[in-house]
Amino acid sequence: MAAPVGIRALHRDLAVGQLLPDAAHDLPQREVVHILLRIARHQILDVVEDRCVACHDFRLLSISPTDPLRGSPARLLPWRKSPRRSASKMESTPLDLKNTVNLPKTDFPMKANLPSAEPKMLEKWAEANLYARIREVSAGRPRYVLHDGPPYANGNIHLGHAFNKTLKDFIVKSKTMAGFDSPYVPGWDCHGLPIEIKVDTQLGARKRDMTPAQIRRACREYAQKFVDLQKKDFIRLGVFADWDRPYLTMSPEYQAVIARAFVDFLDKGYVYKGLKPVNWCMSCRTALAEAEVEYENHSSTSIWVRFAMTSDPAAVDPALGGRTVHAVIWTTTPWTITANMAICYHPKFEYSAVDVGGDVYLVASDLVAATASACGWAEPVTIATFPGARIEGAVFRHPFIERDSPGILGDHVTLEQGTGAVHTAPGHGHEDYVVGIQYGIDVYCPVDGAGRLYHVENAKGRLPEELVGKAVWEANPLVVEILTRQGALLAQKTISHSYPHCWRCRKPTIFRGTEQWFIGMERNGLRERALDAIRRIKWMPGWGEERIYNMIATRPDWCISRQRVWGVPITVFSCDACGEKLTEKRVLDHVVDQFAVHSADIWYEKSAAELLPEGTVCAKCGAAEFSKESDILDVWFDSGSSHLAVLNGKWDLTWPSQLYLEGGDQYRGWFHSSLLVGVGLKDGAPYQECATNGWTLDGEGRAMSKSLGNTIEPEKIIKQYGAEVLRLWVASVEFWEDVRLSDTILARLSEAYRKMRNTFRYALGNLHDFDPAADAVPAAEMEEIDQWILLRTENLVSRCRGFYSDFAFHRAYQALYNFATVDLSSIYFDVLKDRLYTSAPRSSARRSAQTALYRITHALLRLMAPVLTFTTEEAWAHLRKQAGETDSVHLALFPEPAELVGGIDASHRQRAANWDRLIEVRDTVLKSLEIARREKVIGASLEAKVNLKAGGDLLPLLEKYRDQLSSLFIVSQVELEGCAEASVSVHVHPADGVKCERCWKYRTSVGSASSYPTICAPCAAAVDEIAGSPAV
RNA sequence: GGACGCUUAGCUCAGUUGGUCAGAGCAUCGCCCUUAUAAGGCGGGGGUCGUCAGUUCAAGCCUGACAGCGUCCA
Repeated sequence: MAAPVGIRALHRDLAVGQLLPDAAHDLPQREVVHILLRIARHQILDVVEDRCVACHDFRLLSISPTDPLRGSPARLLPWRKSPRRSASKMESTPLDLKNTVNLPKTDFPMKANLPSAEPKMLEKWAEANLYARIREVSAGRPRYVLHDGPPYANGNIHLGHAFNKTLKDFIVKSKTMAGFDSPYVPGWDCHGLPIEIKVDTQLGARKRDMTPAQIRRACREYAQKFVDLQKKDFIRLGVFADWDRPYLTMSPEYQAVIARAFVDFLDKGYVYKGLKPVNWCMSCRTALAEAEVEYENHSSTSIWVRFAMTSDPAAVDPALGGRTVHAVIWTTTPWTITANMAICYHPKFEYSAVDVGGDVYLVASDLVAATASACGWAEPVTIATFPGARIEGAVFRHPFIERDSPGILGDHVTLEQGTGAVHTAPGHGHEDYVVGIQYGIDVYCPVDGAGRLYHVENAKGRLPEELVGKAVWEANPLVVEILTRQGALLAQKTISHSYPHCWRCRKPTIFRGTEQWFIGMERNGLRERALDAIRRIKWMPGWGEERIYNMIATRPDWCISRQRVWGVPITVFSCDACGEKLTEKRVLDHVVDQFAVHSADIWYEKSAAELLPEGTVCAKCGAAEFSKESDILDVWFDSGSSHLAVLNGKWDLTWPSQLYLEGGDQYRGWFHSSLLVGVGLKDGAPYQECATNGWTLDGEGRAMSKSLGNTIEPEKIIKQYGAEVLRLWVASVEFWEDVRLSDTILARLSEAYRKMRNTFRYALGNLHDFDPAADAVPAAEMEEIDQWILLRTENLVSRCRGFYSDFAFHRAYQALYNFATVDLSSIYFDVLKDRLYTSAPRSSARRSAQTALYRITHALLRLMAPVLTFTTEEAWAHLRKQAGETDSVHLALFPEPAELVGGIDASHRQRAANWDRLIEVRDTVLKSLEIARREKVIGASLEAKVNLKAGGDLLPLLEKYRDQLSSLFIVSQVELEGCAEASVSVHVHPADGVKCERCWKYRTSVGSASSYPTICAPCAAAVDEIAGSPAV
């Protein structure tokens, strides 16, 4: 025989493609099986069960790598039985006796096989129309509406989607089971640039010959395809929803709601058309939303330019009287010099006037050195210093355009780079625009949609002809050249910096003043009212309130127009004769009504005359010819209107909703736009509570991203572990924080799943012969430990109901999991085995245990149903129902704490408290047993006789329960002695008597019943009882 | 650069208003069992609560700074 090999050592030594070491043959079979499975789990192997060809008694297991390159199958050869201590030398009756032990029996399989079992369950639910049945049984209960934020109908679902949708499912299911009517209507966001771009590239050259209506049709098909795809994935997660009737922002009814919302905003006076610098992509020829801009590194020519002061320098500082003074600005976009309208200084910074070879330059004192170095000033001499505020009102001359550029003040000026004097072009920068408005400076923008410079009518000063028609990038070197020629260029340097790019074409964008439609934040007090509404919403987590408050408080007016095709048109006409906008609500409503029937495509298919009511004339000039506006609405306006489109009678929903739940990125997105639309049109927020889920990170805490390649696809998790394990992950984390997911975490959760499943299996297996209607024992007559566990369960139920109500799913998960592992598996189930297995089947002792098991299982399954949606349903089917009970756990309500403890009164509660102390003693005993085990006094705990020496108030307690201690400790005998100290000490000895072949306890009574020589007296009695009554 | 967050054992989480608060489960290591059996049980080790500095008789818990990570924005 080979040298003994530790099991762990064997595990370490065993590699795939290698025969098991000989030593393994001396190990108990189960251990080897266990090792193989662990290897299999870690190395992704197929495990094949087989019969041993030699002896048939033992299984021959083979494992083979899923990936054939990793080696040939390992084979486990037959091994011989390891010798064991046995009470009986007789071999005549083991099988007969075994039949008298009430072992668990159930069809609920140990192995879940989730990836293949779940789809079958989904089919069953679909056939049974479960969602509709839930609606039926919930009808009339208090409403709880979670309004679904529409994911964008583009691409496959990623982990973030799965996370969010699963959380929503937890909420809807738990609210439903808590007694609410909680319908859930899913939706999709279908319009917008990303889809239009995808379709653009798919269409390629063909697009040029297509009408907007045709392009829109292609976009619609594209969006629909992804709606269907994503829907399938969401359903696969086990999410219950009205999947047959989702809301789509591109449906005609919804499009009409969007357009009507715009008309309402217009009618209420929120909307204006204004010139404003917006992010502009010259290649796509469109304005871009903030979200459509990505910052990437870009190489730019930065220049230092001087502007001669034409006003009296002495007004700034007497020391400058009579000198030639210049402002010095620094910019990374030379072409914007063409639109320079002012030079901005910080009012509080100190500025220096430095003399450089006779010329005087005004530069922030802290930046003199850097500027001197950049401009090659050898020995700048400071002749005066003064605060920036002194420069306000000074006048400078544009270096090559006949235009003055005043000195102005602004807090946005920084000392990080440049000169402390900011070149200000209100047509090409947001801050420039804001400060320009304060000084009444024109939003001058000599750049067209394609990014080419042109002469603007009535502009002050004329662009140099050589620049006209040039794209801004072409203009850059020309401007540098002109500045050089004028002697205004002090220095230039190429720098690499973060610069906005179009998310579609990846090309650098510019800020460009353009005509756009806006919703004014100050109109009708929109901003103030929105801020007020925020204070009345419950935010989860609480800091969300501060976050969105700051955003709303500081956000600029909402630019709602986009120069694209795939979306809802801005339904405004303009008079061909006088240009007056036609904005009359009655007329526009007439147009919008047509959207509801024909979809907004009709805007592109029909002429203005066809769309307008007959006889429409311009209110200003009376002309009857009109043109349609060509812009469409921002997609955030679409999704922000979802509460108007969905929270209504069509879906039997009500406004406002109780809850919105989305990722934290939606503070600027959907939460934000929904709030503005709600406040603007319905004078209130469309949600009473707003919750956020965190971002999904990898195992190292890095954000999951395609570029990092650290994403985990939900599809892969489902295929490998099942959706249930993914759901368990969602339940296990604090969802409002950023959450991590890795293979390690999944493997651990899958273990946790197995533990819970086996808990159910144990209970179901031991209930196979129990009919709650006929066999239940009144709680008052139950064994005390059974009452104790029911009280523990009662506590669990009330805690978990609270956790669900607080959306603290992770606490529910932890509580349930700990309950399953500690209270049940480790304590109660372990102690119960002897009673369940060896008592006479119909004995009150056994029925008492079964009654408790039944109540616990019945409650646990319902309590876990929102999370373990598939498994609880599967187990529910194996649980015997009583009259009037539902066939689906999802139609049931959460257990009430009182259900568990019906029949248990205050005195029972008091006695149950004794068991908490007894279990503490048990812990002490178990430690002693472990020491004895190490010293080879015992192996199995039933081989032990425990001697307890106790004092204080513990002694009377132990004496009271003297008869039950051995079963609680799972030992064969317990001796009790008093002692002086108020503590307990434990001594472990080999048990008296011999091992009973039936119950495995060591008994001196073994053999006392002559007909059963190998079993103890209680077992003999039980066997007699079984023999005397028909088999169960 | 700004707004808002997060950081307690390898992992997921507990730690009420500062005073047995350094915990649970899993994982790990070791052992037992073979009547939940591709299960089950027991025990051991493991954290100066991100870092530093304050407030206090007393600080994971309060304050400030810093670091790392995250979302949004510039």
